[in-house]
Amino acid sequence: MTQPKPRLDDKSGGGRAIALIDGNSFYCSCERTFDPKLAGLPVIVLSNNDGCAIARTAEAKALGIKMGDPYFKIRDLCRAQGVRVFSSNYTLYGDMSARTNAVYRGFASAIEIYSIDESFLDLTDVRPDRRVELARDLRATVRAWTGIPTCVGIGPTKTLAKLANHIAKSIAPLDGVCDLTDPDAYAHWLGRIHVGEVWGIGRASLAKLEAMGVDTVADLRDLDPRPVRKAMTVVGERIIHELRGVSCLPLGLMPAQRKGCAVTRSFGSRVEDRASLAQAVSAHATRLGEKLRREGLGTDHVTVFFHTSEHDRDHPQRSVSTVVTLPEASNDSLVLIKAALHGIAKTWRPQGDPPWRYSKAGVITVDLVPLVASQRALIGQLDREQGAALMAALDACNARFGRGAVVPARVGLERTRTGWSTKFEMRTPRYTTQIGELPVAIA
DNA sequence: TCTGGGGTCCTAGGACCC
DNA sequence: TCTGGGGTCCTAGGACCC
Repeated sequence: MTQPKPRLDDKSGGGRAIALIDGNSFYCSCERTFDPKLAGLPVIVLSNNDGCAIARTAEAKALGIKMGDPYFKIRDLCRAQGVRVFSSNYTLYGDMSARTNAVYRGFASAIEIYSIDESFLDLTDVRPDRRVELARDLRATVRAWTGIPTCVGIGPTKTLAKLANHIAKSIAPLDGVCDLTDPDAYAHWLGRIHVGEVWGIGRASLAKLEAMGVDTVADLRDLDPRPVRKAMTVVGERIIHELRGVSCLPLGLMPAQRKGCAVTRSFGSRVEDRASLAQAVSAHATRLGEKLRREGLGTDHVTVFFHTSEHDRDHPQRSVSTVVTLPEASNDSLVLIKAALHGIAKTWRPQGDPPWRYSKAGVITVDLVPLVASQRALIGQLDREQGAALMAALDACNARFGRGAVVPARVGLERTRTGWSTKFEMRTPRYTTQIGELPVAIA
């Protein structure tokens, strides 16, 4: 990656303008889109396995519910305060995300989809005095077409756009838009925002910066980059340049090829028997195969892991992680399942008394490679072709009838009874992607 | 006392993000 | 009873090589 040479005297940003738009309490807003009665009520969405709160509306935040709060600790509060609680419905959120991005594309020459609820828009060709107006129009359009409320931050660099977005979200009179390409706004806000809000400053860096006497974003911007690089690596130095308006993080218009892929889940309840563990990792390996096939990638090493929970203080702890090498790179679910089961076979230990109570398992790959048939050995070609045809048929069935309609026998049909499968006890319908779950309107 | 001097590659672990 | 999942990037240090 070539980076522009930082010019430290350049505080204007040279005319570049990047917007960061994100959905407010995105998952909660998706739920609200399909149930207008949720408007004005506290709403939270839980992580996988109904474990923790990962999205909260303003009303829920006002009740003191924190990001990552375990649900079992706030359940009574939620009942008492009438908080509406949902399991996560990633199928719905993914589809709503695609809809918001379709709207964004109508407003900007180029966009980078950064996460499920955030995108960067290139507004460089929008006149400086028209940017806020455009942002307001964008917000209104997204709201009208998808139901999702958003905030927009604009800045000469990505880091400043992120910061502007934070300001837009937290300062009510700004009405959801903040433009730090405006020199007055830039001069006004940086000295008033805590340095911990800067993108890329986490707990560890914050502690170091506070020890250096840094309090506001402006304090960090005005630091000598060299000692900061010593303490926080090149990442810290880059942040300083970005805060000065010198771009170090280019817009990534093309989605990069992923480097690794993982499928990991906590069990719905603790697992002590080998059969359940084998079934769980088989299901994870199946899902891994689906993800890899969708992107034309393969792998020749699979890491299989399982472990007990550190929260089970009164029980023995065990953590296992083992790498299984495949004969050649593959994305065939049956090959991946075989590898995962081999990983279990290598590492399983008979239970004693007290037993190990396993809480989570998964399969992980790194070093993904594009899977191109012509580059592969002729030996085994027939097996591979048959395997590929089988996987294509399986993917087609699952695309048509819903994921899990057809699964390898090893994954089993009794998943809900065996206790390992993930809990989603409060999940809403997949309104936009399953014909049988369409919302019903009565006129 | 002095003990060669670079390179590259890989891995583990830290930090951070949503 | 009950505590998420999936990524990226960076660095230090060891192995190995000539």
